[in-house]
Amino acid sequence: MKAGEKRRILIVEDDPHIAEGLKLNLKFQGHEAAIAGNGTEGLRMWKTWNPDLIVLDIMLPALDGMSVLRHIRLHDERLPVLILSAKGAPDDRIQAFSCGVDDYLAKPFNLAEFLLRVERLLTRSRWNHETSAAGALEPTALQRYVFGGNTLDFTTMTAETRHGIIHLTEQEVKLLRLFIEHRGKPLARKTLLEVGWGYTGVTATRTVDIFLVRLRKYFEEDPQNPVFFRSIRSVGYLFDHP
Amino acid sequence: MKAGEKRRILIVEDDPHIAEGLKLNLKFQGHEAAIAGNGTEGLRMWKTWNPDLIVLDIMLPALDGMSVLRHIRLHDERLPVLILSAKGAPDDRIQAFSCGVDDYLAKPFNLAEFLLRVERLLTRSRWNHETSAAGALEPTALQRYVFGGNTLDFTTMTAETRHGIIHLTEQEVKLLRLFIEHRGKPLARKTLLEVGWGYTGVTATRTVDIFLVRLRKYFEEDPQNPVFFRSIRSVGYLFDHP
DNA sequence: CGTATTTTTACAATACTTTTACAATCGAAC
DNA sequence: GTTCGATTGTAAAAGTATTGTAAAAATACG
Repeated sequence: MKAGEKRRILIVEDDPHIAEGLKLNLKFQGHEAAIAGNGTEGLRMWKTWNPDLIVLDIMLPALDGMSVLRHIRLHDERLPVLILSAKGAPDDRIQAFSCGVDDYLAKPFNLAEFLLRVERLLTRSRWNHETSAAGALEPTALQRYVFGGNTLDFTTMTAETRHGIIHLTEQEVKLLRLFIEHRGKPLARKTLLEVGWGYTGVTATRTVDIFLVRLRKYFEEDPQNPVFFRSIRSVGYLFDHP
Repeated sequence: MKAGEKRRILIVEDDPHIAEGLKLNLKFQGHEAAIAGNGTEGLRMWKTWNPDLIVLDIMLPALDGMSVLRHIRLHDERLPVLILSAKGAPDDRIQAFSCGVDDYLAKPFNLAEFLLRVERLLTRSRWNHETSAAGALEPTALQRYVFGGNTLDFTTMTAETRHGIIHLTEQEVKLLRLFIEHRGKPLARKTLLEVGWGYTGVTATRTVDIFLVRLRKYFEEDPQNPVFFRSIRSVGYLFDHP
């Protein structure tokens, strides 16, 4: 799976053989992975390392997986947890699910299936964060933003670009905010006009385009071949950057 | 299960015995449940009834579960789907997960486990909605699609192919969606024109063919011997891949 | 007023689509 | 096999719609 930025996965598993195998494969998928050899160490690492997902063996020395899970759920209701278990007894599974487990795999399991289940859980949890993150940063909250070699300062309404420091106008700032908020998603001219200008209904104005020309002049290395402010014919404009 | 408002669950299952059993139990949990006896009916009810979760049998008359799933994922990437399957072959499971399934249960399954897994999926999806409630919440259509060595990104209208990253046009995207939706089934030129272009009546235009040439240039290893976009003489074109 | 900013205008440049024209291929009849 | 007709492949030209952009006009603001 691409597009998934690197996520942190904590493997709580006492069999070093299995643990290392999983770690290797998860790293191969582009994630960070760490191993805890028993329950208490698992809890310690959960607190300090702040993982995005936990792969948890049920049978563990020192502190069994179920206890670890219950402890974690006390503090974080949503952290994805995938259980590995040698015995696939229905009762164990049911107990696990009622403790808020996200997935349960009986050993021996198919590696490809394991990896796909992990990706699925990560994707779901990313959806969770992405939406709540958008709500968290109120339109006015953002103060600085950096992309390419450019730095925007919304408090002073200035920008540091390859051409030096420039002063941004009110409308330019509005547009930039809109683009930043929707980074990676194309915005239709109509949307831009409605949200950024308060226009309504049919509009046949080129205002948006003119502003795009300006933004490109400010921030693009080669305004003729824009990288950050791309136009998508018959759709609108798309702002994105690495 | 507490705190769960009533949710709608669509059961797509041809065995009336199993279907009724599940429906009864889900109702007992406080949910609404409806049954579709085959794939096409499942799709119809998905469109009209707007369920919160789908329980999908793989083996179905009329239209198999996998096709139903792929069709749904084209329009709604996030709707929770739980697969039921008689055969638990690893390959089936893996195929299902890469098609975006959320959970996979092999028959015969434990009823309590099934119910708990359902609740888990519903809870997770509720978390999703609760946060996104602030923003616009149309169902999120499929954003990426992978076949052969190619990755399509429908939001940014780009594709990663063996020739690098290319920008897709609106019409190309429309066509690709059509093909993906009907993967494995041949599409007549006429159909393509009507659905993709809105043409009507008799048409003697070669437009479709020209687009096919382009798609092949983009995505085929050897455009002269297409594997993904095959033409079927006197019928039309057929898109398929492993 | 004078200045800064936004919007309109008008035309050029470009991207995309469709047509045209011809070559290649396939399938069936002989 | 060979031949013939219909279908498909494809380059290149022609057509169309969208976008880029300079410069003028309008608007806001002190």
